[in-house]
Amino acid sequence: MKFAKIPMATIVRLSIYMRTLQELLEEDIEVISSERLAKQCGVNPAQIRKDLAYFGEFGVRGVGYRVNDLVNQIKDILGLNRPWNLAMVGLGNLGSALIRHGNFIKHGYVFTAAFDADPQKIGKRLPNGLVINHVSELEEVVREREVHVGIIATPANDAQSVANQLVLAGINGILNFAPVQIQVPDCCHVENVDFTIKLDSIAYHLSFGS
Amino acid sequence: MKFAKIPMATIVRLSIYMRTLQELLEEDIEVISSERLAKQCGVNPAQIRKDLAYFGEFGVRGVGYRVNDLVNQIKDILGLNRPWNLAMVGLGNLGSALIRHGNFIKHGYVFTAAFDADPQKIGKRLPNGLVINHVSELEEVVREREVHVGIIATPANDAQSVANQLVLAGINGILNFAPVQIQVPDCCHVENVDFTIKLDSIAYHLSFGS
DNA sequence: CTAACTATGTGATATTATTCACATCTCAGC
DNA sequence: GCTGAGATGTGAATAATATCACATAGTTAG
Repeated sequence: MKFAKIPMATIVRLSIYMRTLQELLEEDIEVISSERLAKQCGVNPAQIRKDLAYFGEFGVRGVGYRVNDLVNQIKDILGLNRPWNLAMVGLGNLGSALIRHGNFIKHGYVFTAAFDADPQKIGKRLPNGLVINHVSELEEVVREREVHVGIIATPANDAQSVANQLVLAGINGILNFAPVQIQVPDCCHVENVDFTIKLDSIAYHLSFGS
Repeated sequence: MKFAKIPMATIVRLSIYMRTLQELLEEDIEVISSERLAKQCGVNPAQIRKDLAYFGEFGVRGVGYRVNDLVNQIKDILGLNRPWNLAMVGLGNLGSALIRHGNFIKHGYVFTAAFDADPQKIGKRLPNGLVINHVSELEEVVREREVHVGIIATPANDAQSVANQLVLAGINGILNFAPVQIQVPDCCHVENVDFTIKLDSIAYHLSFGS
């Protein structure tokens, strides 16, 4: 499936295209041109064609792209035509909200484990039926339930230690909500979600035009 | 403060440098070289120096950067040496968790308004003392309380309509947590936080190495 | 005061990413 | 079946970004 060295930015855009295409599908739009799709995604039409060209030819010249087909093809490209199991670590405000949040399920991600360090929370049942485990059981439970991706929603101070444990448990993908740069071996891929950094960008733009 | 055309990526990195520097400060480290800082932030040392060079000379040759000074200088660069008022729109799981989340306050952001469409929630008082207003009052309240940045944490379907109202109320910065591409006039700067897109990237990496 | 050392700031270079522009292919209508 | 309109796929051109490499300047020790 993967031929050359693919820009990371391309992968991110493919996700965005997919989201937009899924919306179009709900509006019963069957075919779309790169031009119209580009407009909706806020990118250049050639960009879309280039991004897709890394992986093959998915369009029909003179016509455009069949929305339904393209969604499935992007899913293949990204490896989304299979289930991915998630573990949430840290069930404070943010972790609890995320685990309740419908978007993960909507896109085929399933929580199969949840951890916290607070003894008060251990054994409690979450709305989705999951029981909270103590973080000391992380390695065992992660292996047992075949978790693929760990989500860190702990305070900043605990993030690195949790990351270490996840790596030890054989996890190769981490989504990190803690506002620190965590260090992991090369085999593990980390994506950071830090909304205060995004706010800083906004502050900069508001302060100095753009 | 701003001289040439600054890459967006530079602005994002400046935020990251600042976060790391603030940690160093708590460890009583007073001076740091671009090399050591780069390692902690996971970037190239020359990158740091170039990023800073856009805005002036902040280091001491042969020595490095004074951590405390650099934090303040980056704050100046980003426009963070002043308060920024936020409005949360949408107080479901995510919105409620975010408004409780300590990181905004820690970095000088203050919620001065909160909105929801659910009549049941109107008038309720949040832990930080804010009373929830109905979204129909958005324009009025936003102007009254001098909100600078709107945060959208509504379902995807409502996001565009909320964005329109925020723009109408004179807002120029939006942090969008809804998983849709919202369309706004050029005067308004939007940053998106979509964690399922990040998960997609992780899925891709896990599927096809990298 | 001088010399050795160290880390910045920056021009030159290399790399990567985006956009353009057009040849190529498909479909619809006659 | 042929023709014209329309949209893809892609090599070439451009733009943006990151890295290298070194001259420069500050610091410290003798």
